[in-house]
Amino acid sequence: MTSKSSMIAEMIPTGEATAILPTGKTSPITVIGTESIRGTFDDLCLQQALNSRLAPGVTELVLNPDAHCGYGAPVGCVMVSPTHIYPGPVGVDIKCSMSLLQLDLPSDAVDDRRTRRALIDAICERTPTGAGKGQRNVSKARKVEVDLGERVVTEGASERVCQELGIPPHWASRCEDAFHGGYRESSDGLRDRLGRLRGQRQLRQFENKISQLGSYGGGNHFGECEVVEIGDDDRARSVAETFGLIDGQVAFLSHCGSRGLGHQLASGQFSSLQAKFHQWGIPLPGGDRQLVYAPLGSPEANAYLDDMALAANFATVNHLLINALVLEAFQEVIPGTQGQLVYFISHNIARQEVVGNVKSWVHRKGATRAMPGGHHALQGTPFEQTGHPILLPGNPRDGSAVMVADAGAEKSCFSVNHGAGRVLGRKRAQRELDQTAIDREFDEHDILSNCRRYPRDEAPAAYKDFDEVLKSVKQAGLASEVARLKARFVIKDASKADD
DNA sequence: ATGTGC
Repeated sequence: MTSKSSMIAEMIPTGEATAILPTGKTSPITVIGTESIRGTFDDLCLQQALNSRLAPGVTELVLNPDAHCGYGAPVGCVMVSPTHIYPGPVGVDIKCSMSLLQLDLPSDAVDDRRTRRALIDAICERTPTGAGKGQRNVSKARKVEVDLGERVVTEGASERVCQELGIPPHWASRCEDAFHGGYRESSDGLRDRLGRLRGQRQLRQFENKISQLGSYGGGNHFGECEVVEIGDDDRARSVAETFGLIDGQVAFLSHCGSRGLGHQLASGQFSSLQAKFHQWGIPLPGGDRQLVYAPLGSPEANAYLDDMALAANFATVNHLLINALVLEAFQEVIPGTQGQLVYFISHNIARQEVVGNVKSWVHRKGATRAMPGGHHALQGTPFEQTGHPILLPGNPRDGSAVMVADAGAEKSCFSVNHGAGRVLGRKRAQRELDQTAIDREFDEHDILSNCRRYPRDEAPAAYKDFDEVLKSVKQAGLASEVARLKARFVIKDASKADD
């Protein structure tokens, strides 16, 4: 163990800093952050970074500028292992992701507040918010029965699944991974796993979980209507064209994950692995039971990867269905509206990638994949020349960002942050932030919301300075900004705010 | 994050 101050002292001010661990010079942590951002990492967050770096089989650890305390590993880190899989550094919301839908509407189409109110109502009718909330008012064609639900979680965004749910099948080509997190060719193994889970009653109320397809959930999940502002340089304009972004037009940004299903599968994996560690008497990394792991090739690792894939498939189809429903809502309010998916990309997933020359599992926990043009893994995708879109939520007041990776991203294992990152804990934000000031700020920026009062623990002031976070990424040479997204209205779970 | 928590 080392103190926060000695660890910080080793960091290089430009961002690509290295912290030396007590084990010696061979175990660096890569820290991305300007000086002021590095001041936002508290002791527990740094301790979690140390524990994760020192855990068995871990070869790389990157701490991102949006990092804060997480489950075993910090939210906002990348952890690499060629030999072990770690459920904690994937997180409890498996394949929590961002998606962006570009609409063919000029920004003035959403200037009128009544139009925006109508859009909020039409979207909320189709995509409920809140824990436990599932679909409502769904047309019979979109009602997801159990047999279709089984195909959703075992096939992901297959052509057949997309067709049956009214999702344009070509949107699958705009997904970081359209199925399984890309780790298993066939769905048969997943069908076996699903059957076993349900047979052993380890996956309860599957019908209920499946009914949550097309819903946002709560917490920091949201849907947000945006106006696209493409950066004022040639590269931004050219990359934006490949991404399908249109300057001055309306877009819709969504943040959600695998809902109750992912939560249930992740929790089940934590408890079964913790029981095995206890039974076998294996030491926990850093003494933290949230850092349980399984060696690759073991039955435990395979079971985890199967469950991760089931949840990942749910999250993928959930996002695509939400985007289809949002487009339908726009078409109801503004007939003739067309929309194209820009991209769907996760920030809570483990993927198999080559790091250095070693095939490894890259755990991104609150971190976004960032592969630049020319990266071998992008061959055959629409983004092999430019690099893929990176979707980063900021906050409604300051906007969100679309970025593209640069060559420097290799030093962060081809990853960037996943947003602004919390600076105030939820309870502290609830206690300290002023509701009237928050609501006034939204009024001043003419941002509408479905919430009568915006949740205080989700207010912009509860998060780090987004510009400083982006500056950290740019200064370290990881990625460049392509566009800013400026909020016009926000859809969030209001149940905790209406007190 | 969550069939929501001090």
